[in-house]
Amino acid sequence: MSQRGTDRSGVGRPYDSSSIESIYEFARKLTGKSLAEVVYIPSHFVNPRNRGDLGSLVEAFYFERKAGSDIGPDFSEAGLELKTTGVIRDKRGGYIAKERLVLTMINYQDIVLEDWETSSLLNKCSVMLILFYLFDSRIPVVDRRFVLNPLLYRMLEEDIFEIQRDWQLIKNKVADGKAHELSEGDTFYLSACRKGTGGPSEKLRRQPFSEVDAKSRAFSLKASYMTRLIARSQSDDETKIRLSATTPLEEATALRFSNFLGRTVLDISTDLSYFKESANQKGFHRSLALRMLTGGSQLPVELAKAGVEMKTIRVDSMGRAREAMSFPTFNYLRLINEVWEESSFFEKIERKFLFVVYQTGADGVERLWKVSYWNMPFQDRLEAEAVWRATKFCVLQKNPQLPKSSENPVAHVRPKAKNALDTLPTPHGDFWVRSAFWLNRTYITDVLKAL
DNA sequence: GCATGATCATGC
DNA sequence: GCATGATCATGC
Repeated sequence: MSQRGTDRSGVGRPYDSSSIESIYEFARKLTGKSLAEVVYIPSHFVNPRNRGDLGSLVEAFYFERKAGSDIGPDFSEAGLELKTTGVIRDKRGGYIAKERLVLTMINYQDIVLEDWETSSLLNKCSVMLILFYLFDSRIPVVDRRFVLNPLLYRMLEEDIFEIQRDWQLIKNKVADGKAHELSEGDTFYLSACRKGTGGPSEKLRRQPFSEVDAKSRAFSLKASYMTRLIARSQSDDETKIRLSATTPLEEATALRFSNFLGRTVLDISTDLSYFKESANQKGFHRSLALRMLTGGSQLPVELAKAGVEMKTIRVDSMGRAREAMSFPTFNYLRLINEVWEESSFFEKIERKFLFVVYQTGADGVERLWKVSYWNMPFQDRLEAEAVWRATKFCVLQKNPQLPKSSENPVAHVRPKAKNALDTLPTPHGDFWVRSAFWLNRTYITDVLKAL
């Protein structure tokens, strides 16, 4: 075990340094920002030539960690190595790796004695938190923006076969007394890249099985490999909220929102650089919630898989819902042929809901109030069923007086259309305005009170 | 003040 | 082009 990070002053840190999830969530707050925007960096740490090790600065000033030895991962308690690396834009506007990701120096004397499983490479880099900043040589490193969500990379889970082979090949070459012949082209994903002073002043290193000195090298993940990781993190992973398959979804969800609970909408909006563009941007609070949850605009893949119905609810200072909750419009012709348990309304209210609740306080300021999963109790589903049956009856009887919210504690039916001319056919040959099932405003209020 | 009617912005 | 989630608007 390495003994770095022995500073016990971490008690007041805004994250738990023994938890990968907590470190990840904290790192995520950097997304969209530069280091200097988030913490004060004394000017003598800012290299005038726009060079320097951004990773060390992030570790010291953002994570408030002292840099220690090079043995073992940066966050030894969590077994997590922190990396920062540059990305640039390709012709299509996507992101690609600017260069290889250097992992750790290759010690020619030691590697020949190591096994893969206990290697110094795995010890240090088996789990890495990689932060991607947009490279621009004109900008000081502390002002470069972290443009992507951090990536949690687990070496043992990804491409392990190739990477272990690559490691073995490098080891074998050293064991054959050919450290001086190492080349990046020897391997596929993991390579032995040049590291250290180049040119005439370079100090070469001894190797164990040859008298020929070799250039110093480090393990690295090739730039092409990094570009693939970036591409992947841009697609599916962008909307993932879990780092580990065994984290309960409730926990992962709560963790994502924990940064924002109790804060004002304006504050959150500023933090996420996402602003309401027009006064009647009806989806704003939902979009904001999705950004808090995933950073993007899509429902997290895990919640999508679970069929979770995310709903934003806005309440007044008394905790009363401002509006009823709508569901998709229904088709009159289809409704009369449905049975309740196969109806689209049933299918919706059977789901697990994720409520994201904003409250406007007595001071008139709106804040993220609470976030909670919920599903409709059985008794209430019976009420919803009654409304559905009454609706079906009305359609069959050609009675356009569809169930009102005053007639049932849980649900009602109401228009939901482009305008009054936006109609659908009924079995009697006439056309009624397109309508939907809604959960009553008062019902939503009661549900929230019981959460 | 609330229920009900009527949209509207958004994203696929 | 259209369904959907969300909100606006009106009238009792």
